[in-house]
Amino acid sequence: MTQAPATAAVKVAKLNRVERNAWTKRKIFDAATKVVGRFGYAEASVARITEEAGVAQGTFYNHFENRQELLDQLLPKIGMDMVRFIRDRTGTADAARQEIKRFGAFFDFIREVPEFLRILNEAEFFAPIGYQKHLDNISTAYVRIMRRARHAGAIEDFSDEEFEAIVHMFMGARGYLSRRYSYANGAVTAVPVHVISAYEKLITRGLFGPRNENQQP
Amino acid sequence: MTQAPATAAVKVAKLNRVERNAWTKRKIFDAATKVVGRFGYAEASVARITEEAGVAQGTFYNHFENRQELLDQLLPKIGMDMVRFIRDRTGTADAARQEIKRFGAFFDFIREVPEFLRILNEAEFFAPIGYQKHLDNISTAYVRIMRRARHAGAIEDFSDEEFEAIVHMFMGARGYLSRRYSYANGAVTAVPVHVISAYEKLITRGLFGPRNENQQP
Amino acid sequence: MTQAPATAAVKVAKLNRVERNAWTKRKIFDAATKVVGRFGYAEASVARITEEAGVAQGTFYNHFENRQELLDQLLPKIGMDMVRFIRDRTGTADAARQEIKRFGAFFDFIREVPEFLRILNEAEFFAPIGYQKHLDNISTAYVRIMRRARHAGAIEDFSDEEFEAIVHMFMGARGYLSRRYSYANGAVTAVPVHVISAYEKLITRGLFGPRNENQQP
Amino acid sequence: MTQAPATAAVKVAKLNRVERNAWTKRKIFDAATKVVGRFGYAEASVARITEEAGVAQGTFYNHFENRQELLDQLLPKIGMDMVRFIRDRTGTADAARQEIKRFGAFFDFIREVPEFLRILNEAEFFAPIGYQKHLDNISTAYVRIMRRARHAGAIEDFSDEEFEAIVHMFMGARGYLSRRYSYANGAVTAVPVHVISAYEKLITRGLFGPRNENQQP
DNA sequence: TATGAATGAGGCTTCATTCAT
DNA sequence: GATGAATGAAGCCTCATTCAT
Repeated sequence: MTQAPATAAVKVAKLNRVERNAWTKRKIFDAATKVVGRFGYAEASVARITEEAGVAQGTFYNHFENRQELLDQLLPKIGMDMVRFIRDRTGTADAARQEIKRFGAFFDFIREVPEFLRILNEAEFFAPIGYQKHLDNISTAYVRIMRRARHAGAIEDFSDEEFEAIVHMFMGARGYLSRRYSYANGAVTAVPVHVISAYEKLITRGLFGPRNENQQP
Repeated sequence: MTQAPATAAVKVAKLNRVERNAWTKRKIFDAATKVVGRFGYAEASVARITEEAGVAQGTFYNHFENRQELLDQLLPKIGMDMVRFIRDRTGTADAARQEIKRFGAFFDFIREVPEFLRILNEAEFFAPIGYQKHLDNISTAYVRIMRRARHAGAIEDFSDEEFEAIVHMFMGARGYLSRRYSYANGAVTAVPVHVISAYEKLITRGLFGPRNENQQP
Repeated sequence: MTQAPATAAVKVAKLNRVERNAWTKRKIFDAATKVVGRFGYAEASVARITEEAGVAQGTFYNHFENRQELLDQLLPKIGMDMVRFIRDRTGTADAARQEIKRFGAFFDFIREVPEFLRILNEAEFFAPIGYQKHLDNISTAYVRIMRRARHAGAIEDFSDEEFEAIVHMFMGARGYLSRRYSYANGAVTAVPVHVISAYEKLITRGLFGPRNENQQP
Repeated sequence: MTQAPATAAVKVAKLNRVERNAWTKRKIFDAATKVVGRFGYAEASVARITEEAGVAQGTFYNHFENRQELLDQLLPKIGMDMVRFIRDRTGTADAARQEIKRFGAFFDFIREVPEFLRILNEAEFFAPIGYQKHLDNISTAYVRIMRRARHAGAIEDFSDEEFEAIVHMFMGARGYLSRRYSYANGAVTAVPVHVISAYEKLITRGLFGPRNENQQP
């Protein structure tokens, strides 16, 4: 989805210098995506990446300062693909229903881009800069959505700071669930319905539901 | 808390062969806990661990098959310490209140055993076997608690499978929150109150609250 | 002094092909002088030199066979600048006084062209061909001076071969002294007076002084 | 001379752990001496040194922190061998004669330990720490000798500071001469007599000779 | 002639593991 | 059981040089 990978058949012969340059960088980037998705960051040596890309090891350093720089670009890039993907299928229903849609779309995206899961999960330790960038991207967008829902009356009683915490909980929850349920023996599979339903209940009542009567002040 | 470290003053001279053996193994284990807590799994080389333990590198392999085996034992061990710690301060209030207590106790434990955070967070990628073991330990215990709450009428409308999903969401949320809020510049700090309050609202309404009226069938 | 660097404002637009060619070569040469002077031969990569010169790496090989060829041209070129510089301020005093002047002028030159010191000192190992060329240039000129002094009666009792040895001693002494005294914390500074006076005594007595009476036959 | 190289036939089997350790370190050290002597510091890669020593590359790092550390030990070590060598053949003649002896012994040492020349000459740029250490060793000892000669009345009219400068001139002169005359096509040869005689005249008159009458005040 | 991406050999260093003492 | 030196594979990166445009 999102973009045709650089490795698709392309008339290479026709490219000028600038294009060839971009094309090579793209080859390396795509190769890294594949390699990290398959083996994890730790096993994503420059040798492996360049071999997958079909270029010499030295070529790598014409396009990236060092190995880490590339690794740190991986997640933000794919993360933005994900944001677009989810946005495209959120629809216009009420806020609660939209959030459920988003939750589902997240898991759909994982199936579309199976590399994403590892790239996301391991990033915290192997690509911390990219991870932080991604987190900022996501949580900013997410908090904005929540504030709109609050403004529209769909959410009561949560402050902005609490939104931020909630967003982190959601991201954490998704991560855990995806790891637990989506990795069936290597391949990525659909998330069971009971996971969706559990999330739905928790969210609709907990976030979008009415203020709890018997809650202490 | 939990257990006196092996490095406490002990009459080494008086130990018999079996005890000396256990004592050495314990020294290595404790050293690994410290090293991983401070530097992470990736930097926890056998050389560093044995140096911290004050034994020779070769000694390591008299007690552990290989490096990975030790790393995989770290989390399950400390994880059980955590379970005990949390259980001890859960109290006997109503189910919802207990869950809030547990949430708080989790963050208290992190402050008591600062190594825990890294050992837990990185385990998924550096000690996957130990991580799985830990997850099983925790989720089993957690689901049992929820089932009891349901049986006592505090939770309605969640199936066993949904409980398992909920538990993963909780664990994921805690993990994210701890990473986001507990690591202030290296030291481990308290979690802000708005995080607690957001969690409380989400849980009490979402999990322990009444069935939502206007929810679709 | 010596020559205007190529980077001075020049009407590039007006140059014909031959001139443009020479101009580019000169830019590279000057850049190499700067780079070697600042970082030493070892750090003077083609990439660094061409960057300093503001041309592409490939351009380098249109003007020099390879990196070494350029490096080997550096010292002989600046060395000749030095010879002219020293000759210009030697004056017409008696031979001994002239030699002292030369000694001082050497250190003056170092201050005028601060790159010279590194280019000279490291050349022996990084640009041996250029070094040899420089040595030949210098010692030929120097020996000629001595022979003239002997012919004028200012020096007694030294053969031509001994002159050559003496010249090498002088060059070695200057090199050592310049390294020891001229490089004060990075910048090039003046040589202390006691160095000058020591040299003066050694030379005036040893070389230009009378034959020693109590010397064995 | 000096010490039997580690590679001499030795009953390796009989060595205990400590001795084996020292023996291995010595093998590496000696190999480095040979390699640097033959190819220079720049070509003295760890791979080459360990191959020459007959050990694995990793072994190197059990004995030296890194490549540079070893390189910086080379010169001071051999330099001290040289000092002993020269001292042993200086004799008890008068100060001037002793200095001539020292000059000759220096060149004898070069013939005994042909690696010395390159190790010394290149050290300034490739092993600056070792070079400085060596310089300090030598000049301290040398200045002490001169002060004794002055005290004994053999030298007049030189201050301590001037001695230091003189010593540097001597060292520089020897270096230059050795490079010029001792390296005949790769092999190390004897220094021609005219070099010795030139030095002798310069020194006996310049340093040990009487105060020059017609010298300006 | 100028360009600058591509190449690939080679350098230094780390580290889990083995094994003789 | 304890020791710690030895091993060698593997990783990251640099850089002179080539060559198609």
